[in-house]
Amino acid sequence: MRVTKEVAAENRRKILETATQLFKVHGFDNVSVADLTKVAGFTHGGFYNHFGSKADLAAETVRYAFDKALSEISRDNAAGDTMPMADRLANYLSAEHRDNPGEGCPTGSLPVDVGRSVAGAQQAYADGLERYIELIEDVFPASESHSREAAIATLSTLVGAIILSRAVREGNPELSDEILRAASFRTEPR
Amino acid sequence: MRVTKEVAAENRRKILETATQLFKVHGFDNVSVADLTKVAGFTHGGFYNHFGSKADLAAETVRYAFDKALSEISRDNAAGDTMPMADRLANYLSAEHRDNPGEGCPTGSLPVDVGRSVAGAQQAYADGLERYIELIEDVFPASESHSREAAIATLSTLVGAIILSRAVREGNPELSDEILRAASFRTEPR
DNA sequence: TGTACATCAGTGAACGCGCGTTCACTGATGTAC
DNA sequence: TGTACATCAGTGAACGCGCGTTCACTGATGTAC
Repeated sequence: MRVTKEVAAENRRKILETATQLFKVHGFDNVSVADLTKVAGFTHGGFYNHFGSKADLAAETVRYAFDKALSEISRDNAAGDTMPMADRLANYLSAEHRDNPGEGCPTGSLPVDVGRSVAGAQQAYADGLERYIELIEDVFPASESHSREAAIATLSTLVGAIILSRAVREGNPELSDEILRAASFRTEPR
Repeated sequence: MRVTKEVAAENRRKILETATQLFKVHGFDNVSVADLTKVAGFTHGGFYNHFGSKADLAAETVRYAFDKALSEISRDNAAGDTMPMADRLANYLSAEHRDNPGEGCPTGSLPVDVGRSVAGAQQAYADGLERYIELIEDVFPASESHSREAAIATLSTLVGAIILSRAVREGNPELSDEILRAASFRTEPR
């Protein structure tokens, strides 16, 4: 049965929101359209009223995930309680972030899936990453001479550390914690 | 038709070798048993004479991939023409390595797939990563005070950079190169 | 060393299953008058 | 504002397809005598 335009738009948003979480945890390939729509609260048939294909959804989800993550940071900043860069890094490299990729940053949970996906998803990821770099660059200590280069290097360390810590979490929990600590030390603003 | 034990062992190795390459490029989920055995030169039915399941193969492949990569480095070292650490890092962060994950290091191409795979694969990855850390630690400048921590941080930067550079390669080629350069600068032995 | 038979690596058809996607249908919404 | 009809978001059965895995079969290898 037909629903109002507002409800339809909200339902579409629900699918994107659900996809954002599930894709970050399980990857594109391990989440089916049926899974996704069920968790979002619908049946799978209606999915194609909102998205042309699963691949289209993947691309839109990457864009949505970055927009969401970046707007949360902007909102925090605007609220006046600007979190110091050091705290943001500590958050990124926390056990809590490692253990909850679904709630976390897309930078570390989507890049490999994106690399194997459609051009739209790759473009969305590249655009999102660029915005992250600019954000880190802005808040980086002004003393840093090559701030963009430093921002990129820091982001690489963050992403590598969170991915490695997740990969060895079950096989070697001590090493997993050690990775987060080593990266925290390395990325401390100097 | 039956083949000699030697040929059978060699065929098994061929499957592992093929899996190593294909899994690093496409991920576990995007390579089917039929693909794999075909590329290796067989039909899919015989696969189960060598491996209990595709998941078992994934675990064994991770171990095989690390053994291969690490033994190549040891061989180079033993041959006397020990490559300086700086050159190894430059190799890792080269456009060539970025563009050929199938021939490259498992550290950067398998961690996300491993994290979503079976315990055996996760254990194999954790063990392999530990060996990499020890290797980097050994060749790191002795002046470095916390050499293990430094090795882990360096490895995180390397893995993050190669993954990010691959993710944005099509969407933003300039950024992809920039990431490799920034990480090279950051990981230069000090 | 030669013979007879058991073993088993490799083949290719077949299996059940879950996937992405399609489609006829429903009924409330949106719109034209 | 009220009525008649077209639209279309959501439903759930059905589709073709490729997947991992199984199995009866083949015939060369390995082994017992």
